[in-house]
Amino acid sequence: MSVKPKLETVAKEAGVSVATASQVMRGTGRISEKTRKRVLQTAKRLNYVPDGRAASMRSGESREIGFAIHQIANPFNAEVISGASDLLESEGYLLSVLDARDDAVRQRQQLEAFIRSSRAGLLWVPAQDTPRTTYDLLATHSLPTVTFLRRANVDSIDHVGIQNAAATATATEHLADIGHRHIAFLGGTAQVEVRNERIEGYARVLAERGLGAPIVWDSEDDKPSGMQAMIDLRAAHPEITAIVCNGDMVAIGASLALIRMGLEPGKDVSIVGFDDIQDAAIATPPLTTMAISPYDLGRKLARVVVDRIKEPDMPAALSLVPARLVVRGTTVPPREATAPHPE
Amino acid sequence: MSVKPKLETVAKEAGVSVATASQVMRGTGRISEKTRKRVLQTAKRLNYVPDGRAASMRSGESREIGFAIHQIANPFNAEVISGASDLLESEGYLLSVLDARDDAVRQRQQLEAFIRSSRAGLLWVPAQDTPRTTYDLLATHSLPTVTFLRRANVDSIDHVGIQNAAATATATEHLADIGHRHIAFLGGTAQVEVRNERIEGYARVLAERGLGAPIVWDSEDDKPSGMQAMIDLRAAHPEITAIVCNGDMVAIGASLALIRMGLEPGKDVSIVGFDDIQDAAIATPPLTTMAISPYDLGRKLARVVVDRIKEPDMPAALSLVPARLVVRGTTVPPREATAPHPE
DNA sequence: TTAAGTTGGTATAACGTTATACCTTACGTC
DNA sequence: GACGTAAGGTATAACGTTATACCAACTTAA
Repeated sequence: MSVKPKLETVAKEAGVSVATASQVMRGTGRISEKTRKRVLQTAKRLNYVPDGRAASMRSGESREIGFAIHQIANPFNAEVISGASDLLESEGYLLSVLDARDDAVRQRQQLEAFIRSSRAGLLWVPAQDTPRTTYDLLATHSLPTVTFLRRANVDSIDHVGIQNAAATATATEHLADIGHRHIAFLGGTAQVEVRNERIEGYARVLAERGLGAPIVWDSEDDKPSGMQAMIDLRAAHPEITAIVCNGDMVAIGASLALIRMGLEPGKDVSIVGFDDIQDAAIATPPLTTMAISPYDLGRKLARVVVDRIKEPDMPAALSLVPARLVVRGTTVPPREATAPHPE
Repeated sequence: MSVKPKLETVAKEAGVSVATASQVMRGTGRISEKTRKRVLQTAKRLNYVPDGRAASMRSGESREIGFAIHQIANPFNAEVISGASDLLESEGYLLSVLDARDDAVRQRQQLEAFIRSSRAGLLWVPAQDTPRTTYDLLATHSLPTVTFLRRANVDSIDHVGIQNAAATATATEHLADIGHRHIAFLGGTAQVEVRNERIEGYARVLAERGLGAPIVWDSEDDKPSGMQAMIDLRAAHPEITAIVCNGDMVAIGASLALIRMGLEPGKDVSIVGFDDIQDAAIATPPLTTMAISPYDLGRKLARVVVDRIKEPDMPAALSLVPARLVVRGTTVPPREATAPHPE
């Protein structure tokens, strides 16, 4: 009760060898029912918990998965974690999450920490400017790894992501279909791959429909930043009647800003968000958005890493899940719109 | 480059003994500058990362802290994690987070997992019905542990929490001061300690001011639940003109519900939230709330566990941080209020 | 010239498991 | 009564580090 027991203690108390006790604990080998009971009871009585370090070192196995994600505080990410955590638990793994902050140096340290503690696998949102050496590190240690959202610039790594270009294309088409002619893209900051893909889908539809040059405006992914960005964007481009957003937080921020400015989201400026976070449905007005189920995405992600651990030699898989347009209250035809017509 | 290197490989390549290589890697012992450089370069060239399991097992030390929290997806919790993570990083520790879901069985498994992997310390929000055996488990393994928010029913464990009763008392006084006579408490579900404390502060002020019996209404801690609860509460007690909430999510939900019902939050029913999450300031109307800085709370929590690891024999500390009343737009005198007067 | 450091290293035994090979004893079979 | 085999267990060597004790070769001091 008072000192941390090891297997040796349990074995001695139960009157068997350490090897036998070990076999009982793990349910392997041929052990009589009588001995089994006795060992298990002693273990329970002493509050014995096996030392995972020793076990893992000897057996070469581990039941811990690491997830290095750039921002736990983002509700979308939090749901992803929840989904991944659930699936992994049902497969007997444990997920531990690290808050990585989109910083390549910090990220490197955290990946090293995962390697040091010999995780069975890794879920990972690569930082924007991940250097090649980081990929080399992972390759050297042959750690089953799945990238999430941001694709590694290495083909040999499994990836789970979103059909970004297709999603923003859908969003832009929706806005064009209901009559908008001046559509901007709002959100994200640097030229990261995800954002580029989203801008690409948006710009492609603009080009296809002859709606002029793309207008892209930066913003951090939270509501206050979205508010400020909306104000600035409108000052710079008053002709805009619709915006496609890089995320729901920004979109809701933009919507709030319009209200503060005495305008009506939807009627004055239509807005399409991205993600469909919980707030989207209950915002005023409810947000039209490209919906993804972050929980399911998390499960998918976990599924991929579990498969990879089981079959290390399968070719790397690329899973891109589609987003679904959910029309709510922030997209309506522009005030001056005639009947919606192409060109 | 292709196979996972161990210290032995590095030592052999650098032409030194394993012991020497080990000393170089950790900066201990007396090693000449020349050898040091040589070993470090070889290590870097081979992408060597020490095996933390072996190191920790031999040295008896660990640089990993575990955090078992009931709901990562809650923005307040997410900020706490962020603060704890930052402080621990600056002290050379790594924080890994587990999504525990307020389930005693699941919690037990997760704590065992932390013990198995020999974390240096534990941050922990105990589940509602944590059995005594779980405390025994922790005591047996003498794992430096700090409870957060919910206090363990054991005095020997460090605790970091919030001055709950004082906070809701302040909130209730504020509402009474501006003239409210029918004040309800909304949010939380079971009789957990935190909620009981909050109800106690609320009820105490009601009694002191002769404002009748407490009215307590349940709700899950998210916006949709808050909306529904507000609707139900108002149907059951139409006389109520003010509510003290168990959390901002519920408070914002309640506020949204009032708007849907054609009422005006603040004017028709005053609302005080709890936490001051990011959304509180930008909600319409902005939410009056009892503010706590979750980030600082996280730092505090981490500080306590680090101190405990350094000084295992100090008496257990109880740190309760105060909440601060932030008056925004959801608290105004009731419509029919005469001049605010006591009794 | 010798005793007493100092410098720079090495050999070896742990840490707590698990995998493997091996050893009894009992029992049935021809 | 010799032999095969099954049941139930044990002894022992890893796994990759680090702590400890030790050693050889110089340097310094008296």
